[in-house]
Amino acid sequence: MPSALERSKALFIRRWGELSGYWGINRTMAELHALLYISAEPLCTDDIMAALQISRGNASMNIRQLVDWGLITRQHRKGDRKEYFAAETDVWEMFQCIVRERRRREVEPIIETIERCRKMAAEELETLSEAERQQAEIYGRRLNDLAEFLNAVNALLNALLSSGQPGIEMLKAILPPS
Amino acid sequence: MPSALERSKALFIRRWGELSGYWGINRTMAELHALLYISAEPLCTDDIMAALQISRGNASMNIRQLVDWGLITRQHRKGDRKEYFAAETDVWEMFQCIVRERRRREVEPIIETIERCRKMAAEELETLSEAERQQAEIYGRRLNDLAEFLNAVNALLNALLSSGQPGIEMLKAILPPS
DNA sequence: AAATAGTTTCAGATTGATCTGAAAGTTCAG
DNA sequence: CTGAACTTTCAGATCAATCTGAAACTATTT
Repeated sequence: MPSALERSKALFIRRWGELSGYWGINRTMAELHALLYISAEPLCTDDIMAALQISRGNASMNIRQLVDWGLITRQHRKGDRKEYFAAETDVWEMFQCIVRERRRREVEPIIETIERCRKMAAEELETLSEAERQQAEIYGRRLNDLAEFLNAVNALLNALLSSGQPGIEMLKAILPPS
Repeated sequence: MPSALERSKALFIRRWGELSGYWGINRTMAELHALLYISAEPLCTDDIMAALQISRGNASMNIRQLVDWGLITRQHRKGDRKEYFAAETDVWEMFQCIVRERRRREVEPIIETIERCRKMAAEELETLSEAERQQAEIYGRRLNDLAEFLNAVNALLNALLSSGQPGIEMLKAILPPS
């Protein structure tokens, strides 16, 4: 029978994994991250395979991705050829890694696409009938609204990312003086 | 050969759909939303099926979900038994719908789980060895940090959601006076 | 109350994402 | 250079999410 501590950790890992679906990352990657985040010591690949019951290949792939995101780092020990992995434990740093990656994958591409769509729709406008031209006008306005909003979001994210180390304090500062 | 306008719309819909993976919603739901967002007129189920090349069942399911999220609304026309659907076109309202739903699905459950994990880990502490107790201490600290951060995020989201109609202006106000 | 127009549901099919495990690759010590 | 220790890759297997389509259901008209 596992201890309450073990069960608590398992629950945390499972839940973090379940939420992964909403984050555009896969379950195993999220579980792996949770495992390292709550681990007192860096773990090696075999530790991870045993803890999450996954294959070596799967572990390797997901470790690599987490390293790419900047959420975990490789570590070495003197006189040991194995690699060990440790998670970033500063929550604010973690958050920045995630924001940076998601902005790159989501916000920027859609802004870029909207720009392309606007250019494309502007072509051939003169060849359209009156009714079609009205439709095009509405379409253009919708794209515009969205682009304006996304640019504001993007600027906000930039501000968050470049705000050095004020960390959680900055977030709190934004809040209404409750 | 479709007009530039058609191609532009198709591109926008496709791209919005591709990004859905990062949003925890499925591709069709995102495409359906994009289609309605850029449409000048409300569309009926058959229009949607034709535009996206999907089955009636699929259309029905995804329409329902979008209605649940509050991103589209049902509309009726005098002397017509069909239902028509229109997207919320105010970008700020749209954003609020999404934030509300995602907070409910992601932020709140993980905060709740962390609380449970903390309670669970606190049990049986006295039965642990010295080494284990140190591990438990670190684990508790990590959960703490995360909970603190998530509570700040949650409060920020609440502020955004309850901020009435200042809309994009508020977002901009947060930004550094560039 | 029967016919018609439209909507919803859900079992099974399809598709796409993820995982495995063995082979290939890499690094290092001797 | 060779072997040992470890890591990465990737073709095929597995699994989960999504989609289809036909039947069941609901609402409206005559």
